[in-house]
Amino acid sequence: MKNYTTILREYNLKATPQRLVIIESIDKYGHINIDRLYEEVKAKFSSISLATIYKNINSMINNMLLLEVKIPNQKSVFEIVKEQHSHLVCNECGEVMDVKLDTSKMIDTISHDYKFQIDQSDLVFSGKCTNCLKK
Amino acid sequence: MKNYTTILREYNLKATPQRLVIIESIDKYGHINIDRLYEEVKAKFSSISLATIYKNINSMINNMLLLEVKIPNQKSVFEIVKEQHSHLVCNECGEVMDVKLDTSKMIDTISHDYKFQIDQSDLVFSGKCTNCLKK
DNA sequence: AACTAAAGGATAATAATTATTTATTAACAA
DNA sequence: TTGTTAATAAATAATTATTATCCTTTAGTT
Repeated sequence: MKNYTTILREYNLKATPQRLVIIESIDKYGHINIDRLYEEVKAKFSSISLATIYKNINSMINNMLLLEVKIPNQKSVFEIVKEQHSHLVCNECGEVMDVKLDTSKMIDTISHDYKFQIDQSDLVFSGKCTNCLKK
Repeated sequence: MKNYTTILREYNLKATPQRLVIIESIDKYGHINIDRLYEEVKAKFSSISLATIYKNINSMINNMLLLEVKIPNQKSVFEIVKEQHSHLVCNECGEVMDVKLDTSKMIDTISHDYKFQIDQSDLVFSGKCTNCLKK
C-alpha cells in the first residue's frame, strides 16, 4: 500500500482526505475520467462537490502529479505521471492501457526533417483489445 | 480552386452557402478550431449562429469529410480527411502542422506484443516550430 | 493549542455543446 | 422553370462542462 500522503506532500499539495481518495482512485484504475472519478469519491465522501474534484484535478495537474490524456470519441482520462509512455484505447470496452514504445527514432526523424524541437509526444492508438477480439 | 460543392455532395451533404464557407475556411487554414471558424464564417454570414457551426461540423465529421484533432492544452482543431498523418503543434505560436510518418513498424510491434488490433493512430508531437526556434 | 494559508462546500456564473421549433432553401423531377 | 419535399438555417432554449466566489473548515506549522 502506497503512502499517498507522502506523495501529495512531495508535490506541494496538502494531504486532505478528499485528495487521498482522488489519487487512490486514479491509481487503482490507472486511468479514469471525471465522471467516474466523481462517483468513486462520492462513495466515500457523499458531500463532495464536482467543483472540488475539478479544483483538485487541476491543481494536481499544475503540480505535475497528474496528467490528462485526450482520447478520440470519449472524455479525457487522468493518470498519475510516470515514465513517458503511450496509450491503447479499445473502442469496444473503452479500456485505456499504457504501452511502452521506443519513439526516439521517430522523434529524431521529425526533428531532423522538419527542424522542429519536440518536447512532448502524445500517442494514442485505438482499436480492439485482446479481450474484445476473442468475443 | 477546388469545387467544394462537389465535395460536399460526394459526402452526401447538401451544398449550402454556409457549408461552403465552412469547408473553404478549414481548407484555407488546414486546421482551425471552433472559435476561429465561427469568426471566419461570421465574416461572410454575419447572422450565422454558433449552433449552426457545431451542427455542420458534426454532420461533416459523421460523414467522414472532417475529423477532429485533439491537442494538449488547447482546443481541438478540425481538418479535412486525407491520407493518414500525424501532427506537430508549436507551443509558442500555436501552429498545427501535418507530418507524414511511417508508423507501420510501430503498429506491428504493438499488435504483436499486446495482441491488440489497431484501427486508428492519433499522434501529436508538441514543442517548438522552426520559426519560433529562430526567435 | 493557536495561527494561517490553503482547501472544502455550496452555489452562482460562465463556457461549451446540443436540442427544439419554425421558416427557408437545395436538390430533384416533371 | 417551377413545384415539391426533405434537409438545413436561424433563433432560441436547454444541457452539460468547467470555473469562480464566498464563507467555513482544516492541514501543516510554530
